[in-house]
Amino acid sequence: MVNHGVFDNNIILDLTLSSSMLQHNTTKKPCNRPNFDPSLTLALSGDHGITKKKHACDHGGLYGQDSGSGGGGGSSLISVASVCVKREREVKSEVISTTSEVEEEEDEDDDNSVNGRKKLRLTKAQSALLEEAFKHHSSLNPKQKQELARELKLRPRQVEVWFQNRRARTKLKQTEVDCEYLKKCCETLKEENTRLHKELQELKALKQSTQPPYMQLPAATLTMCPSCKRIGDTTSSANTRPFSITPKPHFFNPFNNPSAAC
DNA sequence: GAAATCTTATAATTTACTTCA
DNA sequence: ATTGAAGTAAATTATAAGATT
Repeated sequence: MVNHGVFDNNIILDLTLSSSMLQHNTTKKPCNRPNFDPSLTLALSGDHGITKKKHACDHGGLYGQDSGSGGGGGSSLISVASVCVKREREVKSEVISTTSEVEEEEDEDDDNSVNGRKKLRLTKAQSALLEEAFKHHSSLNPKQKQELARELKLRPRQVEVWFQNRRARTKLKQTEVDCEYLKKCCETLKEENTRLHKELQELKALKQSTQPPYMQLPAATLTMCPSCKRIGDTTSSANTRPFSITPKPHFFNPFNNPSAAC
């Protein structure tokens, strides 16, 4: 969603994982804990209010040819030779090549449609290298992509997809962390609320028991100045009132109050 | 221990969107 | 202002592999 300026040909990306994560979330919600504002939505879904249309492929589907064009022009790049994957799977289920075979035979960037949707598993070494690269750059510019693909003996598209998925996983993980954090905050608030209710009840009871009977009027109608001890009632003018017990609206905010915040 | 089934992780695809030339 | 290419995020699908029965 956010163009990081990463793919400007003249700019070499050098973002750390954390900073890039923060950056790609800036338009949605902050991830850094100190500025975390729980009043913001978690945006678990529907950030764009997208109602997805799933009619492009009802049974296996039409797969866009891997042209390295990204998703944008998908419909125009649909391969004529595309086939339904499930059927394809049945037909060629016996032709299962190993990862290394796949690596070797898939040097080009295209012609994936003939293979259907075969899923390769990356080797540990490949995954490790990709993870290492991701630590340095959560997005790649075309040059980096090519370089990495060459190094891993993968197609650039595969490297690109890996990074897309990796970013998605990172974000999901962060969302889970945030969710847990909010749950804890909610629990803390509940406890605090219960405690305050209890305290209020006790204070009310104490007040009732310590006041002489003639003073035992509804609390909301009484005002008392703590210094002169004069009692008035709320029906009198506010200006002449020495003191009012009407509480100021105060909302406990655990995110500003470290003692109760989680 | 082998087969069937379930679950999980993740590669790959699709769609909708933004940015920029 | 419009258009198309290129890029991304999000949602989803499909599959490999491990866990369980």
